[in-house]
Order: sequence, then C-alpha cells, then structure tokens
Amino acid sequence: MTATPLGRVQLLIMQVLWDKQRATAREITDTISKREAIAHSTVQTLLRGLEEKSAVAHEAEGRTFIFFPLVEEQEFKETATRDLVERVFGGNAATLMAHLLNDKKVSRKELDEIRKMINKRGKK
Amino acid sequence: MTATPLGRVQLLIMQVLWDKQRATAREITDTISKREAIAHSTVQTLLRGLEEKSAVAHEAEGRTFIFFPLVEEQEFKETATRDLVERVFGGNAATLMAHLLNDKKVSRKELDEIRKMINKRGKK
DNA sequence: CACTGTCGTTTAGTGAACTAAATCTATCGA
DNA sequence: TCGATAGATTTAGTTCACTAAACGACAGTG
Repeated sequence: MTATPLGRVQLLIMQVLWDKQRATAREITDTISKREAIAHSTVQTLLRGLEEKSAVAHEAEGRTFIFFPLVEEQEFKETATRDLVERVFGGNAATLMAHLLNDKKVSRKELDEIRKMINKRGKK
Repeated sequence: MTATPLGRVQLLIMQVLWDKQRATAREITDTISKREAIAHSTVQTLLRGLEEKSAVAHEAEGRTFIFFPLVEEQEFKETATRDLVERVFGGNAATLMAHLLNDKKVSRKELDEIRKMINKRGKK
C-alpha cells in the first residue's frame, strides 16, 4: 500500500530529505537541531524505521550512509490531505475549505493566492 | 492547552457525540458498529481516555452514564486543519488549497461549492 | 430467589513513535 | 601505532492509541 503514515519527527526528517534530496544522518540532525533539540541517535533510529517502511533508502559512501527519500513529497501531501478530509471532514473537501477560509490564522495574502487559484481553475 | 489531538477511533466516538449531543456508551458502540467492528469494552476504555483529557464528560442516569462532548466540533476541526497546515505544508494554507484543487478525488460539485464560498468571502 | 444480561471497572497486552545511552567499528591525525 | 573521533548498530525504556477479556455489581424476569 501507499499509506505511509508518518510521525511528527519522522516528517521533519522527510522534509529535510525532500529539501536536500540526499543527506547524511548527521546533516539531518544538524538541520533539525536548528529548530529543536534532538539527539543524533534518535535521528538514526528513526531513519531505520523509515527505511523499514520504505520511506527512505540509503547508499554507502565510504563508511557513511547517504539517505534519500523514496516516498515523494507531493504524494505524501496528497495522502495526508485526503486523510484529513476523510477522517475529520467526512470526505467533504469543501468543508475543509470552509474552515480554511474562516480561520483567522490564514493571512489575507494567502486568501488572495487562494482566490487566484480558484479562478484559474474555474475558467476551465 | 486546547490542543486535544485525537486518535482515529477516538475521533469516531467524538463524531457520534457531536452528532447526538448525548449518548450512552452502548449507543456509541452500536453506531460505530454499523461502520466497522468494535468491541463495546474498547469504546468504554476510549471514553475513559477521552474523559481524562477533558474531551468528553458524563452524568449518571440511573446506573448508566450519559456522555456528552466538551470539546466543540468546530474548534477541533480548526486545530486539526491548522495542524496539517503547520506540519505538512509549512504553515502555508494556500499550498494545502492547491493540493485540494489538484486532487482528482475532489468532485466538480465540491469545486462549485468552494467557488461560491470564495466569492462570498471575497465581497466582504 | 436464582438467572441472565447489561453496566462500569480492572487488568492486560500489542504496536508505533520517540528518546537516547551504550557499544562496536573503522578511520584519521599525532 | 595508538588514541580520539565519528560512523552505525544494539539495546532499552517511555508514552499513547488501541484492543478486548475478565470481573464485580445490580436490576428485571421467570
């Protein structure tokens, strides 16, 4: 299956990987550390988990591993979104949209972007 | 805090409660059972958990408990949505919107609803 | 008054995500 | 060559969601 549910920190790791495309465990740890404290060993453990469920893979470069994503970012976002729509909004995407529009945390600028997108799509 | 993250089945329970406003554990089990198999004791255990984190509460009616939601549906959906935007879309709601629009699973009818909403919102 | 079903409660076990120390291993600089 | 260093691997422990059997209490029925 293409389910691939990810935990919070696992997702952080994937984001680094999606960004860099290829990275060592050390690079990942460093990148995440800029945002929040995390032990290098934790990252390594999670990488193994991700590898087990085929979300990432690695190849050896000398004695260090270079990791790269197997699951594609777009694909993951799709599933994550669909999952929310399914679970929380009973399968109705429009309801989710309504929430986005009403949420005061969504900036005016974002609203404009959204409107633009809708119009473009609407013309077809 | 008002975080209140819910598991999949916990969410199912909440949905029943949001729908009915008040329900016994038995009613919840029955409702969920129409969709998927679940043991009554499981529902009860989860209800305790939900009660512990103040998502629901109960009052005794004779010797049975009547449960009702404490967390409001709207509020929960807000946080769930914001959480997805934050974690998966780096805080940019417009990107989530883009995904919704591109997802073939979103029906034409839903798209229409969405457009209507946008327009209404746009006029303000 | 015993029986049976329904309550809520207790207890227990699994799996996943997370955390990280401890350990083994190989390389590089002194 | 030897020790510090930086990899990867092993081991271990926590928390949370989930699952559900087992248990004790009690009310209504025959």
